[in-house]
Amino acid sequence: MKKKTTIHDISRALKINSSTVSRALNNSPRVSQKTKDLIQKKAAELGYQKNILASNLRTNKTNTIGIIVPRISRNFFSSVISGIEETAYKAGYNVVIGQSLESFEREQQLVSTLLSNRVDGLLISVSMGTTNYDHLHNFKNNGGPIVFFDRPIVMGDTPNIGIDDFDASYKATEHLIKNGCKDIVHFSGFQKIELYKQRMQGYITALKNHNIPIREEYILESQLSEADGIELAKKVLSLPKVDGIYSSNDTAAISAIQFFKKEGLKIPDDIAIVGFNNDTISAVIEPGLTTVNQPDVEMGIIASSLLIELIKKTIESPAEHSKTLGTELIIRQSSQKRK
Amino acid sequence: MKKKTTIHDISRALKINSSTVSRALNNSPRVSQKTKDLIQKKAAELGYQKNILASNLRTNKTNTIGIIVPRISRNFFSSVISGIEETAYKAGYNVVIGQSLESFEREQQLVSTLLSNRVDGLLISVSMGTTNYDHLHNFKNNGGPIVFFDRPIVMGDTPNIGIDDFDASYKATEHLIKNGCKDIVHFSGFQKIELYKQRMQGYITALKNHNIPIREEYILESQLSEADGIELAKKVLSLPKVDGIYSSNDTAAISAIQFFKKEGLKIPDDIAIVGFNNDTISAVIEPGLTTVNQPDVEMGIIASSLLIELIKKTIESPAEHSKTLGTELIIRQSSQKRK
DNA sequence: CTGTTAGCGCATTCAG
DNA sequence: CTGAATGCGCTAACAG
Repeated sequence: MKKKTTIHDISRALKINSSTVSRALNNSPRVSQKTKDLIQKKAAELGYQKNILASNLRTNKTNTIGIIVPRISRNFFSSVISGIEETAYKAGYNVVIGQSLESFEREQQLVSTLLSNRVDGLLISVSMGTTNYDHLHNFKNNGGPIVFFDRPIVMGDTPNIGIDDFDASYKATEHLIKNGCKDIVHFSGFQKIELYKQRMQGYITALKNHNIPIREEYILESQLSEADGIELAKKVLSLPKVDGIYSSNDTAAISAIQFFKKEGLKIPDDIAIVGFNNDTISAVIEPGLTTVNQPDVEMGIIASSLLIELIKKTIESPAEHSKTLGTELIIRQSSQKRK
Repeated sequence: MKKKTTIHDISRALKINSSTVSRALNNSPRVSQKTKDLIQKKAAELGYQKNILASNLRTNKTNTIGIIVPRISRNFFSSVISGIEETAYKAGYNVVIGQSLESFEREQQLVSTLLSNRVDGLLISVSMGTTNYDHLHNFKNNGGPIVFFDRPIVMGDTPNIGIDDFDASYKATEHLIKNGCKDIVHFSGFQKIELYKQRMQGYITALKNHNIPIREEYILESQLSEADGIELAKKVLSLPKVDGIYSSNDTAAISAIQFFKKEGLKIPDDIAIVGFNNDTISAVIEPGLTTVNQPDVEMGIIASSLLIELIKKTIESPAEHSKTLGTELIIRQSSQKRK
């Protein structure tokens, strides 16, 4: 590992002061083109590479934005990340990714190290285990701006980028009803999470508006684990009659469907699932399944653009910049009316 | 964003020299416990947080290791990453992840920014598009140690952590033969990649050893894309007789299976697939499928431990530390003999 | 065991 | 437009 060339090496070789060299290499307008050319040529010749560590220390910025997601292997999140990366790279930012694995401790840990590493801003979809937001307040106070995505959080004027879960859920449930379903199970998630509350409400409201009674046994709450999915599947089988499932809980739903298959059981003819607008779903599901398509890459792009604007302070009131993205129902194959 | 407290603030408050403060906070053995306690108490009181940027500049280390994978959404890689993260965190290292998306340019870019950001070492599974290793040589010369994983590369004494692809492939093919298959298709990958060459050889050798003729039409090479998988599926259907498929190309295989299903076609009764020891496979595959289980999390742990040892220079000859991990066939459900 | 001194490499004052 | 001087916050020599 040979010694790196610094601006002083260039400075010495050219007998130009190092500050001018620094300015030239940062393309400052206050250096003549002539000397700029000279310096850039010499820099290339000596194989100069800026020491970002020093630069960061000096400016107290890192040109890096932090991303925290529950789990990168979830297709939705890796798509969002792609969107974020594209936008960030174009704007000259690097990106560092952390996964909370739905653990609060781990999320706190991650936020703390991102803070220590002076990322300029944070994009986060909070973990299910998160019970308070002290770590995020701390980041905002000592670090930089935050933008929430996918899982909306109310925290002062911090912006949220997400979908209208109530609306998507309502549409999904209504789709089943319009196809003749009456006994519709809802796979739900942890009710402390706003997103699942909203989805639940969408389901309930759709039933109400169509004069279908709401039955508690048909609302199955579970965590995002595979084991949970199997439990759900068993519960479904124990119910008197089920002609549709509306799931707002991807992981559990996949697992449940697998269980149905493995047992050689017939899966209800029409299922709507929120969130599977990706490869995984088409692998898992039967033809005839309907899904709610939520914009993933787009969500990343929007969240990331917004964060960068906030970092650069080119916008004023962040709260106004929360955004709700549209969703649409995707019918994988023509689903015929029942009954 | 209020001003951060530095070691000098503590120094002043306690009338202890700042270098002693620094030592105390780094838990140096050369400071008495008494003053350590004093300093730590004060630090907590003032809400001190070390400025890692400054520390990094001074030590010219970042306690961070870089990971480059083709794509984080591929289940195999996200599992490897989990393994890496666990090990790294335990050893006090942070981790930054980049995805090359199988693009050479992008990989070069990533290596370059990781180098600029002075990561202490690099774990990489090279992209399929990678045509030379100049960027990696450069990293080794100016950055730090490298450990390859999953996709073996011959580059001086740089260690490789992977599986024995030939052996795994041989076992998989032989498994089909022993179950009565004679007309076995091989889904292969880009033959410039050592891994796919090895797997191809395993397939060929198994056939030879069992006196089954090798037919070129039964060897189907493709890239790792979904469209490719559909092509493969069509080719399979055009062959006179197929009673088994051995795939060493996950992505294409999933896609092909989906195509078979969608068309309502029967999937050959027994299929062996390399690499699907994860959630995805059980979602996609039919009961009766056999897979080669390759250790993913374990691979991450081993690669990461090795890299950290190399960074700390606690081992001498890296070349000797390449490692080949064992694989095993997993039969998802008892597959009955055919014919 | 603790203090003194001196930078790491860069970017930003302030002069001129 | 360019130069001189200063320090970001920390750690590593080298003393004592």
